[in-house]
Amino acid sequence: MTEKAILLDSLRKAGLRLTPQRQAICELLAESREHPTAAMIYETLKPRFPSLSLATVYNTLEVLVRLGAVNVLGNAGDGMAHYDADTDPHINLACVSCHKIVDFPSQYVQFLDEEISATSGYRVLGARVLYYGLCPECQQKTSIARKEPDYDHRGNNA
Amino acid sequence: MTEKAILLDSLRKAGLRLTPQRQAICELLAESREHPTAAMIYETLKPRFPSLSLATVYNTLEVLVRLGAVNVLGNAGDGMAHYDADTDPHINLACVSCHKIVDFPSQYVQFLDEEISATSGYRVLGARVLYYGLCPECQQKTSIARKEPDYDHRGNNA
DNA sequence: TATAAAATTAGAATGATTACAGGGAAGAAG
DNA sequence: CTTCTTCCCTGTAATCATTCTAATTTTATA
Repeated sequence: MTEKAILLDSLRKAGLRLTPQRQAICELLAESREHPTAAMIYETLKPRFPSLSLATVYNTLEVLVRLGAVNVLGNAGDGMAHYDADTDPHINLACVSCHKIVDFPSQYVQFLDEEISATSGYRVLGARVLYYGLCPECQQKTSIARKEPDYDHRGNNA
Repeated sequence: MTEKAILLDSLRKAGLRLTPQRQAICELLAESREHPTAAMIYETLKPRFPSLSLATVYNTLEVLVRLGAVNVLGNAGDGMAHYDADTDPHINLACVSCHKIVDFPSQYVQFLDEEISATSGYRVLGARVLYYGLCPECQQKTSIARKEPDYDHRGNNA
């Protein structure tokens, strides 16, 4: 089952309607490796859905998060929440300077997941495994330019 | 070295002044197992420092995060960023219903940390290892009351 | 004590996210 | 194909955690 199909299916199973907007948002989430923000999704889809509202994007994301189909990574130094439709155990590496987020696979996360589900007593809905720091490129840039990496705490944050 | 001493030391090493406010914030962060928000820190310290400003709390937290002495966990469903002065590898379990965050020790996080530092090429400044879901108590509550768990995405988030 | 640099403070500004209200579309049933 | 019900979308207003700013106070140093 493709990632998109998984997202659509979780909506269907929850008895929610598969509107064109929701389908487009799911598709974008599934196919993007960008860990998009609500604003990025909105801007990307706006040409195809001129009447699209930011509120719809937020609503859909909220639903998907609540269903456990999408994880909220929180802000990556840009004051906006990033979303990840890949709920397989993996790590996200965020650069606090250029705000990019990349995936980093590790077998240990798999074990972690199983350990928590098995022994914590929590009903796990999602995870936020995010390491933040300076990516290789920005380490070079900042060591040359002596520019401070910026980091804010919104989010919110979060 | 106590956790408080570690925090104060990282300020000192960075050439920053150890003002009474900063010392109090460090002490609270070090001794609390609550993963406090800026607002919680402010409220707790206000009686002892009647002139304390929220801006000071945010400034100090920002400095400590930038120095890698404190991690930002992001919001736990309450729209505010939570902070964690325990930078030893461990997992945070957040309940999206009661907004409490508890620690969960696991040897795998240790391995994870080492793997990332060794092979990712990133200069790691901090981590946000947060699983969210329903804690045992809230699972009971919600299964009785059928009350939806709430979760928002602010960020900020986080 | 005088001086300069760094911190603190109060309050205003910012901006991502949420709440709200009215209008539309989708499905069920006849 | 209509009606009914329910859910969804949209635009806008409101919220509120966080950041910014300018002025004042504290600190370190000599």
